[in-house]
Amino acid sequence: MDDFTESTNCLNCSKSAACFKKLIPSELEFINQNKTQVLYRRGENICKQGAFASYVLYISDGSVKLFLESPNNKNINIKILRTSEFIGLSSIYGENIYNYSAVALEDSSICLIEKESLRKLLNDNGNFASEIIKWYCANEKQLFNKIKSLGHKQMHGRLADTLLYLCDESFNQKELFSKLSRQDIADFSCISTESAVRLLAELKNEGIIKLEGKHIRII
Amino acid sequence: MDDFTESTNCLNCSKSAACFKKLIPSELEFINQNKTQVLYRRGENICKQGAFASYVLYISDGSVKLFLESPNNKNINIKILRTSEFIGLSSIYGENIYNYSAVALEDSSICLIEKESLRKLLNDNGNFASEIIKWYCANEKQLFNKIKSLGHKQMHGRLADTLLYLCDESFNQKELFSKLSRQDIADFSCISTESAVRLLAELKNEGIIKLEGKHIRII
DNA sequence: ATAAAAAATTGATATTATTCAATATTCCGA
DNA sequence: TCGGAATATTGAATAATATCAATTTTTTAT
Repeated sequence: MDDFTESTNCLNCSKSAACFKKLIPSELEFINQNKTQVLYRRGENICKQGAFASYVLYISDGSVKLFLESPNNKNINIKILRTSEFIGLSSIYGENIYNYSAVALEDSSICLIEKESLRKLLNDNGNFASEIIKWYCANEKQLFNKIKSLGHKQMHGRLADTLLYLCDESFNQKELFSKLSRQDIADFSCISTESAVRLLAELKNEGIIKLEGKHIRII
Repeated sequence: MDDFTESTNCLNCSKSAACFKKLIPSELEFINQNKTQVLYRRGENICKQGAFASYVLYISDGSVKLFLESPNNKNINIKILRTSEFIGLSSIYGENIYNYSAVALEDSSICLIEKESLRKLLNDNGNFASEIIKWYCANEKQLFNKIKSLGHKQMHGRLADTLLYLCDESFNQKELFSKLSRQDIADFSCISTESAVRLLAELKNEGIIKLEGKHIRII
């Protein structure tokens, strides 16, 4: 996150998602009246799996790691979210509880939006709702990919999937990897940290990847 | 499926999902004009992962197994769908391709609905769109549960999750199990068929389940 | 800058789960 | 109802992966 002087007014927000473009000015003003903006520091919990989901969260600026927690103290990393993405959207209509946890990977500015207000807009504005449905379509596809990766690949394949995801050019990779531990990479792949380390060493020896500090480059 | 004489007119369909209740008569008539109804026999493929998704499918009457296919000939069973549920909803806005395959577990009557028509209704009618979003909220939760099961449980836990899912009282269990093979149960749990058989025998010996023909009862 | 804490690495071992092979059982069509 | 095909079952061998323990490296707080 670069700039904390960014306006907190939705009407002239430069970081707004596609769906907000479908709102008319009065609706944007309505959202503006029913949200607050909060700064989370790096490492802080933005939402906690199982906690009451009082708001839908929106990343106004920053980056966030989204993950599932399990009783036995292991996490499954789901994805990295960045500016203009929602967190906890499904609490709008689902159970009043977050399905996952999220922590800030860097200092991040998060908008807390009243669920009730979003519901009203969804009911009033089909174009807005359609954009949210588009988001769900993409989201579902990603979750199926995760299930495929976990369900029928073994360690090597799962780690490869993780690396392909993290090395996507849409990320600022250097910066991203500097914020991720081996444990994080293991948690994306659902393998033990030791296995992740071993496999990375193996891939490096085979000349498939290059380890430059924390940064991993695929060759 | 019991009755093939059921009307194929959406306006007086007794098997309609919650979302259709939000449509006004002219919109229902619009859907009615833009759908066709097809009968699939038991075991037939209703949609195929990777194929062009020309329509959104709706189970007017019947039951369906939804699963992911992998190159190495193994499937991951995702869920059982029944009357009044959608198949391939995410093709509305996602890629023009089905993300999964589905086969009929019994003779089933399926409505093929034009995607373009659904899109129009979503844009015009926020209440309708909101119902679809509700569906997505529940759907996401289920997929996260699947990921948790695969990601941090081992064989025993995964099979237990499968049995708990299949033994849910909302299913007609006797009938459901009669249509599922050991392989299906293994594919729900993402374990080998042999492991599934062994674990079931183990659970039976421990008095945790009862095997009555194909039917499995949890004690 | 330094010590303590956290994270990463490596090897050895134990556990978990798959695969292969052989046999038994069930299902289904002629 | 019979015979073949598919499905289910069981055991043994093998492969995959996690865990544990020890060590090194990096990070962090003072």
